[in-house]
Order: sequence, then C-alpha cells, then structure tokens
Amino acid sequence: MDDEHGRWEAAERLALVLTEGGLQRMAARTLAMFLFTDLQSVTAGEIGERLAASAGAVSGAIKSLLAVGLIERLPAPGSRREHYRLREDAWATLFTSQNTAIQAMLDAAAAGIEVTRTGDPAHERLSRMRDFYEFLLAELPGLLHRWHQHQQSGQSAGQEERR
Amino acid sequence: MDDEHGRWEAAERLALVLTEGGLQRMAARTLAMFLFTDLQSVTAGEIGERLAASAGAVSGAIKSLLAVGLIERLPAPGSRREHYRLREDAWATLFTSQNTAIQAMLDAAAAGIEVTRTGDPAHERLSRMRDFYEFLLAELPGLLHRWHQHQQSGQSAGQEERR
DNA sequence: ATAGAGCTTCAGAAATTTCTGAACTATGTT
DNA sequence: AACATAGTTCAGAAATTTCTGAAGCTCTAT
Repeated sequence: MDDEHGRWEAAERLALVLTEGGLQRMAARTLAMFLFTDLQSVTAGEIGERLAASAGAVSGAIKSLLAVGLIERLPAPGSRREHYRLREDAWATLFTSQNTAIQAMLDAAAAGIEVTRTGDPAHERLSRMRDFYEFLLAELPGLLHRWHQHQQSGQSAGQEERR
Repeated sequence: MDDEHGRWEAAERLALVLTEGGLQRMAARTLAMFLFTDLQSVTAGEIGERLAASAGAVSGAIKSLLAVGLIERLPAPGSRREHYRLREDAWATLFTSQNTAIQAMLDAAAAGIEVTRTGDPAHERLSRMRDFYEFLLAELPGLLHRWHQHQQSGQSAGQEERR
C-alpha cells in the first residue's frame, strides 16, 4: 500500500475501463484522477499537471463530467481557482445514466412496432425487445432503493470523513 | 404500419443507439437488421446488400456479434450460404455483457485499495466504489431471474399478441 | 483602472477507428 | 478434378474522434 507509482498506474487502468464503458478518453482519465487523489478537492491546473494534458482538454473533460453529474464545483473558498470533487453519489449516477440508454432502446423498439404489421416476424421480435427493456426500466428504481438501504445499514468501508 | 421506408429508417436509428451503447458501427447496423427483417434467418450477402456494405465489413460484424452471443449460426440447411438469426435471449445477453464491465470496475477499485493506505481519502473513496459495484454484481442474477419468471408468466406488457 | 492568473473556445493537427477492395481459403457442383 | 461461389483476412484509404496551442474572456487583487 501507499505505492505512488502503482497508484497512478491503477488510475490509468481504471480510466481505460471507463473509456470502454463509453466515457470520452480525457473525461475518463480525469474521473480516475478524482478517485485516486488524496486531495479533498482539485483544480483544473492540478488535473492538467498530473495527466500531462492541455488546459483545453481538461476544460472539456470537466465540463462533461459536470454535465453528467459525476463531479461538482465546490463553493469557491474565495479564490481564483475553481475547485472540484467527486460527487458523493457518483457511482449511482453513473449507473443511472444508463436509464437514458434503456429508454432510447425502448423508444427504438416502439418505433419499429409502429411501422410493422402485427404478426410479421419483425413485429414479434421488436415486441419481445420492448418487453425486456420495459421490464428493466421498471426494475431500476427498486435496485437503487436497495442500494441506498444497503448503504444506510452501515456496511463496510463505513467511516466517512467530512470537510 | 407496414411502412418499408419507415422500417429501415427506424432500424438505422436503433443502430445509432446501439453504437452509443458501445457496439461497433457495422455490428450495430447488422444487429438492427436482424431485428427488423421479416426473414427468419439471413445470409451475409443479404446483410451486405441491405446495408450497402462490403463483404469484409459484414464478415467482421457477424464475427463480433457471434462472439458476444447476440446471433447464432443456423444448422446449415445443407447449402453453401451460412444462415444467421438473432438469438432468443439476445437482450438478456446484451445486458449481461455489462457484468464484465462491472467486474472490471470492481477489479480496478480493488487494485487502488491495494496501493493506498487505510484512512487516506483515496482509500476511502475507492472502498465506497468497490461497495457499490459489489452490490450491483450481487443484484444482477436476481434481476435476470425475475425477468425469466416475468417472461414465463406470459404478460407481454401490453396489448400485443403471442405467436 | 490595470495587470495577470485561470478558464474557455476553437481551428487545425494528430491519433484512432472503421471501411473497402483485392487476394486468398474453403466448399459444393458439374 | 476443375470451376465457381461464399466467406475471410488484411493493407491501405477514408472518416471520425480527440488533443493541442493560441486567442480571448472573466474575475481578483493591487
């Protein structure tokens, strides 16, 4: 533990996983940095320095992470530099963002059902697809609810610090 | 309904959604074609014709769809052309394929926990991340089980007929 | 007010992904 | 056995994504 080299290597590895998952490259690296830093909050400059990226690239990454709600801007301590940090519910948010993908699939299926005739193979197939995504969408709220309960009931990794 | 133009437009639209979700472009278009065709099975040639794509591109797309288990090769009727069709459980498979992504996140978190010291902010953050993905992974089997039950009990979520 | 640090935007460069076309392999037909 | 059709592979072309660097804007402190 406490292996500085291993830490950033692990961070970059996580960034790759996030990229596969659909995040843009620099956004993924930035998110990983937020996770692996020991600072309570970081500035754009610090991110750029650690990732060896231009200010422009960092700016874009922060913008997109803010947009999807994974990080938040801290009420400025009073200074020139903006401070950001990972949001408390970042993981649930990241997971939930797939709801929109599921809804999009549902819509696509519905559109297909509209333009095909009842009984046609395509119509049947699309109906099954719609059923699945409808089911999935209906299950998600309960799943997140169980997560919050699970969290409340003080499981492992419990001791939070505040700031 | 039964609008040939609208049908393929809807198919291409679904392909875009699938692409956002991480599928390669041609694989996504091919999968959409499998969904929207009225044929019970299709050949590589038919796909290439409909999508106006080269045989090489189609070959690659089929290969990758087979690899993730979304389509299957039909026991050749006896001929030269290979026939393929969408697998019955394609949607559950597509959904489940995210399990590997979740496992990858879990592994990345674990790696980070290894190289940080207990009590460090990063260590705490990574622990919370691990907790979430552990929870998620544990929930998935139950969710798929409920889907299969839901399916059995024949409620096709609406006014569709069965076949 | 002015200076200057930090941030954003954007055009063009660089890197990556994706597709085509042609050569090659395999298989069924005559 | 020879031919022809279906499918696969792969190098290079095309398209797309992503990043840099520079210009411009904003806001704090002097």
